[in-house]
Amino acid sequence: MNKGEQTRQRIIAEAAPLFNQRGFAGCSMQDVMDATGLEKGGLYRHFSSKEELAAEAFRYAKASAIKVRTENLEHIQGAVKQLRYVIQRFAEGPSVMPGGCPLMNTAIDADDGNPILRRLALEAIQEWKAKLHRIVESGIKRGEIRRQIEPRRIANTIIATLEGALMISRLEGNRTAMQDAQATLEIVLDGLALRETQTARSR
Amino acid sequence: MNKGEQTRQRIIAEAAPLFNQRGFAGCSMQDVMDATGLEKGGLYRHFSSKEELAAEAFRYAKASAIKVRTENLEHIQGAVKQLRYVIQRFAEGPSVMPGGCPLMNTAIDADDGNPILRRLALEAIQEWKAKLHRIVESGIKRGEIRRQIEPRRIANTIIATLEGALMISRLEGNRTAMQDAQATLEIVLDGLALRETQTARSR
DNA sequence: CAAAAAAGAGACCAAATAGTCCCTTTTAGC
DNA sequence: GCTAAAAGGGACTATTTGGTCTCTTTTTTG
Repeated sequence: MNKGEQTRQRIIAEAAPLFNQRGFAGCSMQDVMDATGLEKGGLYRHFSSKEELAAEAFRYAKASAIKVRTENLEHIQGAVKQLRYVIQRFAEGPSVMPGGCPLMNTAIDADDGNPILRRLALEAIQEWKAKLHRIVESGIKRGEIRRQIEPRRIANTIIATLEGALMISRLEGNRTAMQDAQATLEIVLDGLALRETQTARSR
Repeated sequence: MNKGEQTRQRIIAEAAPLFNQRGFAGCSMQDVMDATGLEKGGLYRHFSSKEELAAEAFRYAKASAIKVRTENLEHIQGAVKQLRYVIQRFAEGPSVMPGGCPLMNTAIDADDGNPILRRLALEAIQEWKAKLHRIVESGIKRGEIRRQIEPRRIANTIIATLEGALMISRLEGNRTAMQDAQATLEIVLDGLALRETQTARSR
């Protein structure tokens, strides 16, 4: 990797938390200059506009989020256990980067504004949803999860609850809301499996 | 109400959806001038700063949100039914104002920034939580809800899930996520009540 | 090591920003 | 209807904004 590409990557990595914390309108190129120690010319050599830099920063943040949240997921056996792991990871694991979840932040920041960022946020949420969807689906196929369960509903519920709880927790400055969300989601997951009691009853 | 106060209220009402859609940094005083048809002098006669206007706009938005979401709540009998009503109202009812939920928007917008708006968002969320908390508590007292249930957990779960689902729904441009969240919350509520089966079993 | 190419500094620009201030117009009280 | 007070218009300021361009410095390549 040559010097230019190195610098470009460094700018993205250093701009990402800024955009995540302050939003697109709330983060100026001057802020990025201060954070990177570069001058105007140094930045605009690598990005044609603030919008392009913000888009790259979001892609970087999204990759970080996915990595943090699905690390070691493949080593977990069983669909319900995988879902539990994802929830635990989100609730207890390290934060993706300063400023909270970039998916939610960008979704809220751009849902009425910048169409490029809006689209990126949408794609990211859908990717995240698809991943959970697949886990539930495979659980159904393997006979671990009841056939009546709708994977889409579970995926939407998990993401909504976790993201909403993160918002509350960050605002309140403690983990209570996050833990409460986790506890409820655990109970919801309990309802997915074919339980002995139910199986026994239906026999 | 004299002319000045009338104008002040009109400015607040017209600025609120702008701040809600664009965020504090993303909404300029020029935007407010355009929306209200007033000039600089007209605005700054009533508000000492953009921050003060934004704070008033948030208070207005919060009042709208509470009104829309708890209208007729007092006519509903039973704690669980009240919770169901709140959820249904949020999921199916009219939106508070353009731009989505002002509580969530401001929470995300200000959680790393403006401390005044941050505090207002925090207070609003806690007020909202307290209201749900009280409903659950009264349900427990009346013997309608199991004593083991933690009201705080239920309040956090409902708000987190609804707000998170709204974020997804707005991003996707349809109501699916909202409906899925509603469906799951209904099931969670089913688990609060003392059910005949359970009562029967424990006898 | 020399020449070409890439990277970066920083002056510069036009537009937009929040906010001030004075002067005119409108409202309200008598 | 007159007068004092309130409301609003809009020019003005200082600063910041995103973005351009040229010139120097550094890196790469033969």
